[in-house]
Amino acid sequence: MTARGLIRGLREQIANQLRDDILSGRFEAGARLSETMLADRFGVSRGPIREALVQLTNEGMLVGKPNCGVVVASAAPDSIRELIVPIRRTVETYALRQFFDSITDDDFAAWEELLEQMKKACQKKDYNATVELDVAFHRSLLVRAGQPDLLAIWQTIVARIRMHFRQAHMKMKDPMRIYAEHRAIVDVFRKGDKEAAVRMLEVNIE
Amino acid sequence: MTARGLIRGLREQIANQLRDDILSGRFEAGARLSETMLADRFGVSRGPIREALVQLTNEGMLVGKPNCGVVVASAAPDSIRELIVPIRRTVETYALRQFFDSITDDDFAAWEELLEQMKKACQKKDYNATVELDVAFHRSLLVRAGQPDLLAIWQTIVARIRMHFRQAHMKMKDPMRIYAEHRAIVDVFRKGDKEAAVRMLEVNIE
DNA sequence: GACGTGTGAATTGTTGACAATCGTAGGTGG
DNA sequence: CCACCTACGATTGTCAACAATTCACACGTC
Repeated sequence: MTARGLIRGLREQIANQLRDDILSGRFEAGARLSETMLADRFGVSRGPIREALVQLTNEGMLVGKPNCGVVVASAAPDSIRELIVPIRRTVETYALRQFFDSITDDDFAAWEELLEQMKKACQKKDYNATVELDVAFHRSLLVRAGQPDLLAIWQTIVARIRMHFRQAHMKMKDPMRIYAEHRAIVDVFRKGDKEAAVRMLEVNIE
Repeated sequence: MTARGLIRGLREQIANQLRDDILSGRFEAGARLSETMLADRFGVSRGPIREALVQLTNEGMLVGKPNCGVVVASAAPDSIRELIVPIRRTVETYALRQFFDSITDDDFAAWEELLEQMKKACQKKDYNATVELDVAFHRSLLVRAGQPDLLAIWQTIVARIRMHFRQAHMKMKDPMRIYAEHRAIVDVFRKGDKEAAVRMLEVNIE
């Protein structure tokens, strides 16, 4: 437990916070992130900072240069959506088909929990939270499919377009629609209609 | 310069060597990789080893567990190909279209250099090298397109199926065919026929 | 004024040491 | 014989210090 409330296993915690900061615009694209500054800021040594920076560099959130540290990657251009949407549809519907026939009550309980949190985040217009919950919902499908390859691919994709999630959420006239769409997906899952579920998932991905 | 010939900036070099070892089967799936052992083996401290392991974990080559180190990930199932081939085609042809009209002499020089190395590797039946050169060729297209998003996505995909590249290469009756196919792609680039180039690239991706 | 060179501060990259955690082996009790 | 507990060695996670590199600024020369 550090002075900043972080516990052992710092890398992931630091990476998560930095990712949040980048997505929230607290670090601009092109901004240089200094290990020394971050170590001061998190109240830890540079070792775990470096590891977190490696992770975020691999996610594409940062761009590294030997001996010169890392800068915040520029936002993915909008044109990338035309590419990523079909890829996401391919990957996520594939995952859904893998496990649809073995959905359990535990699965539904987990989704209901996510939906409850999503509803609250929508009510509060907390867009960082709605993004993370939207991502978490879709991630749960990949995790449930139980294929690490798919999950790795999907995570890379989503890391690159998180900013787009956020922009899309903020543009919605009624943020409750985020919740409603995912509510509807889970409801179709309950009906056991796989093809309807696949179609609804595809509609959600855009 | 370490005793093992490594120079400063160890992470990438170590990651590259470990990746090669994993792909060559020198570490079995499920095998635990100990930082201490690797540090001894490479003749360096554990710091850069840890960073390399973070990188390879993000690539999906390794699976980490807090406080317990990392194990070698199991090979991607063959069924993943049916998913990855279309994704690769989507990504790589998109990239090719982005830069095709601005191909330079420097581009051709780089590809000729790759092809020369590929030819030699084929003659020597050095399948690790043919895989890396095949990957390098395709990677060059992504790099040339100048979109970090695409490159990150592509790298994640390819990291997961490198073993498949290797198996495919080893199955070829004549390894020179690897060279010949890529030779033909570059030749079509020289003719400036974009659509033919896209089609030939798609045929190569399988 | 423009260009080149040198210097020093800040930072990155690596190392070795210390703290914390885990897994295994052995001992004890029921 | 089995279950539980404890101890210890090996390893992971983190820290602070040292070495190497980069960049910005100041100064000198043309």
